[in-house]
Amino acid sequence: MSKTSQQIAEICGVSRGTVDRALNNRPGINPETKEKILQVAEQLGYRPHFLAQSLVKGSTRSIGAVLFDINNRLFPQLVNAIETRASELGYFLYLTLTNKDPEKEKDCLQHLVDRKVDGILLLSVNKGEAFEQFLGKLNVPVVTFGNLVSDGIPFVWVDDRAAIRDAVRHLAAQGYEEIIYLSPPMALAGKTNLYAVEQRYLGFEEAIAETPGLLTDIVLHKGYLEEIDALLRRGDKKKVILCTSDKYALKVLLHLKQKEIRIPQDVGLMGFDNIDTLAYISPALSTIAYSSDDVGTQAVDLLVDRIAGRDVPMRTTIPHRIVQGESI
Amino acid sequence: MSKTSQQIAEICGVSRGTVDRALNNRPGINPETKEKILQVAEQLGYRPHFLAQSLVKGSTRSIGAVLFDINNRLFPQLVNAIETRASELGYFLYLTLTNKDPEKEKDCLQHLVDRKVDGILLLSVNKGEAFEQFLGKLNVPVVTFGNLVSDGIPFVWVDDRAAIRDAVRHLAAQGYEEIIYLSPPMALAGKTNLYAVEQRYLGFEEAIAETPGLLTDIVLHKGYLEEIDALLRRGDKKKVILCTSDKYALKVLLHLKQKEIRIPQDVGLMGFDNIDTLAYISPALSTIAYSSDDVGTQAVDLLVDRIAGRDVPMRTTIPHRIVQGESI
DNA sequence: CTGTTAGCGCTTTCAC
DNA sequence: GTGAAAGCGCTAACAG
Repeated sequence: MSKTSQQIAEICGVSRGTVDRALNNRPGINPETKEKILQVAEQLGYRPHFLAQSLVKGSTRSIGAVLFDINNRLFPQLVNAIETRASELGYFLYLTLTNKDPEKEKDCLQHLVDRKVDGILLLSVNKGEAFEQFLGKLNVPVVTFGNLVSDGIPFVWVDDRAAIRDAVRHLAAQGYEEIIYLSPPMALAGKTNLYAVEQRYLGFEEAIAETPGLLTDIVLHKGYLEEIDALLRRGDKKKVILCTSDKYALKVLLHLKQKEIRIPQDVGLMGFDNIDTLAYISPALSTIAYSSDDVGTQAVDLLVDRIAGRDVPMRTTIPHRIVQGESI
Repeated sequence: MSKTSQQIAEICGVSRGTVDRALNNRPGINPETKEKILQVAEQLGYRPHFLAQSLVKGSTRSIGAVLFDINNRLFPQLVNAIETRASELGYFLYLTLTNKDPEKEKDCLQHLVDRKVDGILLLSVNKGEAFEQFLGKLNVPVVTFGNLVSDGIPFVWVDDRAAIRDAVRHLAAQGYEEIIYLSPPMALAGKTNLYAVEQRYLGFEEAIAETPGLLTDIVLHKGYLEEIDALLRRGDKKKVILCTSDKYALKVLLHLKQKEIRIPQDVGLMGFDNIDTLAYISPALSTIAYSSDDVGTQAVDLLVDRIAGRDVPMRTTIPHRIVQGESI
């Protein structure tokens, strides 16, 4: 069915070596023979055999992405950015999804390595020394984002701590006297890699330490709607709910609307991520924005640098900014 | 670095042929030698070389997806379903994005074929005979969804025509007297593959033909918000805006809210797709729902059937249903 | 400038 | 039951 360099060689009455020189324009070939070979190849619709080529070259020009959490609204933007940049740089993308299963994540990594990908982009749920060793043994460049795995693996992300600190300062400056900090994923602390979530929490602790007068409530579990109801009934301070992701902020918003609690008159509300669903929400949600495109693009750039053997920074921080909506 | 079957052979003092028999448990090998070989392989951490294996077997157990329109909210669900099913069936997924560029789409297809994918999933912007021939020459199983390319290529999707007919009947039954049909993508008709969009329009024409009393306005261009404003000012029939996707319905909804036009008291609003953003919108948008998971899963199933040489139906229809929200 | 040769790592056929 | 040899399609080193 498909043509081989051998066939071209036969037609042109030369050897495969010569055909190879023509096709990959390497020196040491008569321009005329080269011309002829290229013509024949063209007309035969010759396409190099990727597997054979990769087998001998040891490079596949493909990268693997291992992601969890398709539900996160960042996903499409991230995947888009990754695929686009990879494609620009001549790489193909294997996409694998782990659904937050640590074992499946390891499986995906191993299988990608088996397929000889040149590098891997990883948004991990695994962590710890055993996992770091596992990654090391894979012997392939890895770049992480979202959740840090190791200080020795390049990591691209927002400075979550600083972002939350900024948010708290911003809320305090707006005259809020009590902050309800909402981060249900923290309930899984210790069970899975929650680096980003934990960093945000640390940022919150730091911020309240530097703002003595501020009252705080911390809600880190599934039954958060009930607890918020209870908290809102208590006291008469000017309150705001600070959510560590827009997803939860939106759930809270829906809940408050149903209870006819007004935002921001009765309570303020702030999210994190600036997911694009927000464009359709009213009141416009205040949130922390950053470019998920940048995360994806930079991660690919770093990975390709590593593949090429270049040194890359272990931390790449994507800038964030506070988006002032109508909800605070 | 990585171990080869040759190395195992040497260690065990046998030939590569025997090692192969052990590893791929084929008959004709002494159970004891087999046992030993497997042990050595295990302990060496032997992994078969994917490229070499594929080269000789002619199959890569990978499928390619060629998609446009990452912005469509269906994307995450679709990609999730595709990857999950492919992975269940032992296939890896190459993801390529075309950004609605017909040439890039062809590029992606060609490159995937070069990489010897076993089959391709295609959401196309291309259409027409030349493209069908192009696909034919690729000589690889293809399954399409979203936009039909050819009657000769398996296609998985909703029955858009019936869905819109159902919607119109439903609206008429609710007492609406005038329907504003909103489908801005139709402005590109002829320039790109708009099968789904066009089918919806045909469904609309069919439905109004069977419902004589109904007034209709058809809006098929970018300046739809202004036109809707104008239409709403005119006459005093009970009006509803039927949008061919939730995305536009949400833009309209936001616009109407800003103008303080009440939904559904002043005008009804209906979408199509039931994207998950709707969960956070009020009033709850009425829409047409179908399972994008099913689209992805079935498409993969069909593709794998085709790869295995089995016959598959040329049309697979995913059921739809009307979701009654609060917006009509 | 060009041909020959030897692999890349695996599968598969055919002898023994 | 096992080994030897050929071949998948390509690249690269070495002669000529």
